[in-house]
Formats: sequence, C-alpha cells, structure tokens
Amino acid sequence: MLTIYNTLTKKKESFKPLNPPFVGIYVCGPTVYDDPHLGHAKSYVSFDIIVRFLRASGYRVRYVQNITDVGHLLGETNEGEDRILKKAQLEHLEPVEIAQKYERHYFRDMDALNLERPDISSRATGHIPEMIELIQVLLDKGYAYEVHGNIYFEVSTFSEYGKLSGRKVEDMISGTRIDAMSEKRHPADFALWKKADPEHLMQWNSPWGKGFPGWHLECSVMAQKYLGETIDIHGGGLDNQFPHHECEIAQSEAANGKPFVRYFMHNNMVTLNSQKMSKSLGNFITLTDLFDRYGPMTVRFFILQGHYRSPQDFSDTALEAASKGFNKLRDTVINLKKHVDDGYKSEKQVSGQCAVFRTQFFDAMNNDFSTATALSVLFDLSRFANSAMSGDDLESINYALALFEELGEEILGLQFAKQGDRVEDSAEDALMEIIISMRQKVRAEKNWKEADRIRDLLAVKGISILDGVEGSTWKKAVKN
RNA sequence: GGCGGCGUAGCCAAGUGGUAAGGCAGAGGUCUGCAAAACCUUUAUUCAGCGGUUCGAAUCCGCUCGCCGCCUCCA
Repeated sequence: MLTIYNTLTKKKESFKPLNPPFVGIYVCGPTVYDDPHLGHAKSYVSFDIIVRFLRASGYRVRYVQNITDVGHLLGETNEGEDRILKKAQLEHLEPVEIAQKYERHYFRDMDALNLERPDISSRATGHIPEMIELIQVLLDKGYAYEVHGNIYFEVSTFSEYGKLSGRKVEDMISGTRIDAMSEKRHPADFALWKKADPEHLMQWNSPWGKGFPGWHLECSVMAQKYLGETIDIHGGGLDNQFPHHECEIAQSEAANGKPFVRYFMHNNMVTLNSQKMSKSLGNFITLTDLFDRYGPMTVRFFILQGHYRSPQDFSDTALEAASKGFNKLRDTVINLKKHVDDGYKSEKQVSGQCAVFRTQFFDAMNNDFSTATALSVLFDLSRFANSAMSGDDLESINYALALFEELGEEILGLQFAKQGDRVEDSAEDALMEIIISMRQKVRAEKNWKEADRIRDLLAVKGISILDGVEGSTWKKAVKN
C-alpha cells in the first residue's frame, strides 16, 4: 500500500486516487527563460520516479507539466516587465524565440537524465482564452475585482486561503516586503490579469483591455483542463508552496467549489557546497556545466540516494562518491548481461532471495518513495548477483538481471548500459579480443613488463584490463 | 518579526517508539605474477546538548545551542 506525505495535511497518508486506476498528476514546470540547473534536476527526477513507480504499481497515470512561457513579473510595481521579456531584450530575440530556445534546452537536459516526458507539456501562451474564462468566473462569483484594467483575486473572500502554507492573512499585512500602498484592496491580494503598456511585447486582448495573465493562473487552468476540477497529485518545489500553490488553490476552489488537489507533494531544495543556490544569488550551475564533470546518471543516482523531501547538498566529494557507487551497480549489470544465456528473457516472476529483494524494494518505494532505501536493496542485489556469477548459478543470474531491469532501469530510471556501450559494439569487442589474446601470449611467457606496458597504455585510453583466473576481461571507463 | 524544516560514523545518507540500512573513504583477509574487480570480515554502546514521558526513544514532549528554507521570481 502506497503512502504519500501530503503537504496539505503534513502527514503520511494512504494513497487513494479519485478514480482508480487512473491517476492525474500535475507538476509545476519550468519558466523557460534560462538554462536548467541543479534544482530542476532534483525536482523533476523526483517526480519522474513518482510517476514511474505509480505506473509500476498498476496505475494509469496522466502526467501533466506546464511550460511557463509568459514569464512572471519581476516585481509587483514593475508592470510590463517579466523575465522572458528581459531576456528577449538582452539576447535581441523575440520572446517566443527565448521561450522555445530554453524549452529545447530543458528537454535536452531532462532527456539526458532519462526522464520520461510528461504526457502533456502545456504552454501557458496556448491557454490564454481559458485563463480569461476563469478570471470571468471569479469576477462573476465575487472573488475578484478590477482596478484600472488590472484584475486581482480578493484573498479575504476565500476563507481557506493559507491552508497549505499555514499562513494567516492578518499576519501578512505587517509583512514589510508587501507594498501596502498599491491599488489592491489588501496587500495579500494577487493579480489575475495585468494591463499591458502599448510597447509591451507579450499581450493579449481581454474583456478588460490588452494585458497578460497573472502569476498563478496558468496552473489552475491547465490542471483543470487536462485533469479535471479535482486532481490527485500536485507536485512542485517547496519554494512554490507559497505563494504559488496557495494562490492556485484559492483560484481553483473559489471558481469550482471543489477541492483542487487531493495530495500536494513538495520536493526540498538543493544547496551547492552548503550554500543556497538561487537565481537571484547567481550561484546556480547549469546542468550543462555539471554534465561536463559528472554524467547524467551520476546526477540521477546521487539524487536518488537522498529523499525528495530532504534538502540535498551538491559537492564534488558527494558526486564523486555517487559516481563510484553507481559504477559498482553498472559493472554488475554489464557483467550479468555477459553471463546470461541466449535464452534470457526479462521476466518479472522471480523466486527465492530475488523475490525477497523485490518485496523489500517495493516496501521502500511504497513508503513515500524512499529511493535511498530502495537503492540499498539494489546494492544487496549486486552482491547477490556477483556471488551468483562466481558460482555460475544461472537461475540466480537470470533473476538478478530481471530485477535490475525492472527495479533499476524501469522504476528508478537508471541506464546501466547506454546505447553504444561496448556490450553492443562488436567491432570494438573484436579488436579488444585480439589485443587481449596477444597480451595473453606475453603473459604466458611471464613477460610481466610487456604485459603491464600494454595494460598501462590501454589505461591511458580509458580501458581497464582485468586479469582473472580464467583469462582477462576489459571495460571502458565511462562518464555516467 | 511571522511560518516551517534540519542537526545520525571521516564524508554523503536512510531509519520517525522496540534496540543504528546503504554508498564513498579506511583496516584486515581470500583470489591474483602484480594491479584491478569481486567476495568475506571490520569501522557510531550511539543518533547536537540537557531534561521529561515510556517497560523501552535517534524516533514523542520541553528547553538550549547551531544551521537552513519560505514570507520577493525561483524547482
């Protein structure tokens, strides 16, 4: 039985979707105005695992993620400027070019991390009419008001405002950072629609004049459009809990009179060398930069070693340790693939010790997606598999490989052997066989100097020769 | 100021009432020409500190110290 920590109730709860076996999940996607960074990796890897595990548990999942290509306002008073616009001016490109360029970068990096793409990636700019409709509903029902072409949600009309983040509207009046001098009736009221200056590059017609949508509207609209008025799971980064998700709840529940979300899930934040990583501090590193030093699978593995609700610190020592740990599993899987007979078929029916491992793995994942514990099962499985290979225990070898494929590859999304790896490269294989057999001759002559020289030369090229009792094998150093 | 979180071995990190997973690093061993890999053994009488509840606490409660997040765009 799957239990999920629900941020709405601050408790672990049994997961019961509204209409089983269907599960609707909405995860806040990126604002596409810059390259993806470490924080995106943690967040989207976490929800990728969640989606994969739900599917492995038999649920029919529809996974929706937005692409924010409108851009949020830089500040309450800074009308007309948003981050995409700012970037567009900086790079001398159309806002749409900026959005599409960084959307491509986003998918490029997420693909590298082996994330399954959302079933629906919906762009905010494609849903302006629906947003206008929702605003109209809120106006008609008295939850919103218009001032000079701007529409605001009136927080005081929605009594449950604050139920997600635990904030009280009264407390927010004294908040020093909220501009008390604005045209809003209450400082906590938030914009649904903003009037655009004539020179503003992104603007749309609306019943209230030309403008653009407010910060939180797109998620309410797209979640409802594709998943219905009540969705099973809504995910996102902890930093979005307030105000973003709080405002989504207010908009959606005020408009529909129904619970918006059954389970809210928030992943925790990432730090870099123990420091907060943020765009405003400018110390974030992009995934492209990170992948130059550590492969995407190392990054994915590293994220899985922590818990999605715990903060995670990226450092070189931690990533190097993760790289070695992942390599250990990877070596085991590659060796298993070499050991299985031709009749191998991936099967999910395993017995004996492997069945125990499988149960342990599912127990861990059922407990609010405890990937770190699940990974520890894979290390136990690795030890079991290596022993089985020493003993030529073919049945265990087959079961172990089947488990690695199901648990490691399908559910955790770890690519142990990528395409192009040497297991599938017959030319490279043939060459290495020749080199090894030649070296085997000098070894037979006990010419250790020459044997070591060959080994060292290959090592420089990233190829390791492993001499065993039954001859030598080799492996290529890969950046995971 | 308001709200919330965290502090577990040299490092990373699970565990949230029943007697400390796992990875990396370290030590010893088997194997090996050597090396590597693999396997075996080993590495926290103890979970920031101090009190309390309990038959029993890293896990619950209180206080103290330290660190962090949100309250402004952020995953």
